[in-house]
Amino acid sequence: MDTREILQKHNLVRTSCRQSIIGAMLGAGTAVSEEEIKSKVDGTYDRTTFYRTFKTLIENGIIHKIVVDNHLVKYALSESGMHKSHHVHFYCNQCGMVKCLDGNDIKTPELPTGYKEVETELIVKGFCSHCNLVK
Amino acid sequence: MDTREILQKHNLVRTSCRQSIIGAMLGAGTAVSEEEIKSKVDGTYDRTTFYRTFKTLIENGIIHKIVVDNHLVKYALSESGMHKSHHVHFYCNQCGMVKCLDGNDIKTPELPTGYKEVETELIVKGFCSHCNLVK
DNA sequence: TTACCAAATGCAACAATGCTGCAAAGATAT
DNA sequence: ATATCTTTGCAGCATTGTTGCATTTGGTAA
Repeated sequence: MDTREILQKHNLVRTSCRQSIIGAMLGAGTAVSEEEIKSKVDGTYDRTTFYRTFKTLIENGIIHKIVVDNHLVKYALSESGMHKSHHVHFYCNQCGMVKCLDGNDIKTPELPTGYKEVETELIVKGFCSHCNLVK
Repeated sequence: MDTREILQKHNLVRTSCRQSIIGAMLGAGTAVSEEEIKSKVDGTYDRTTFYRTFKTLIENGIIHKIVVDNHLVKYALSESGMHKSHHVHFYCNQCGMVKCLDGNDIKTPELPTGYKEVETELIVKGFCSHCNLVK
């Protein structure tokens, strides 16, 4: 599935900014930061445009945002279609890499009486295979 | 355990700002935001002082910070002593309440080969008992 | 192809969270 | 009471994110 198809499927105007951003994320295997996307993109876009583009892509379920420790923000392509209720990510304490994990086999805690769970976000922090060796 | 004891135990200078903040948190049953603490505190303190005080209290394991959706920041008293590797919180989508939950019975996902887990943060979003009825 | 309209972009301004350096004020030990 | 070390307030700055408005661009209909 390429950039054009993705935008078409969601009835989004095929602008150069959107194409560049999705293109940059298709190439990356892990979640990427705004800076990393900027460096992968040819043209130069306004900061506002970036944020609005991210917002649009998130609202359409094309990408999702991952925030680690309140100030590290990364974006990753969402798996097509299905709405997931468990969002699971790994963060490497050493190199800062963020990776989406499968959330099917996690178990969430008992909630107090009357509480209702809608969705969950789990961040596992630790060391990735590379940093685990180098450490 | 009162404010004075808590600060003494950690060899922290007993300043009015620290006492006020801890006092405000001892009173609250849930996690509180900077604004909520400000409104509970008599004196008026500089924003920087607040942040530095939070930082000090966090470093000493007295409180911890919870961030929901990148921009809602709340603080809660930590249970005394023990270092926990699973941090679990509940966030109410309707009233914004944040509550610490017990993380003993959660299960974290399988990690890719070579990865090592150090700690995890889980946020369960949904509706608290009150909002679940009103909804 | 051209003209048009809705959508997207760039710019300026602003808000919230957070940090740092430095001088003034406060706490603690003697 | 004084000396010393810590904390506080202030000013300034950085990052992430938002909004309003004028301009440009993309898609479409003539």
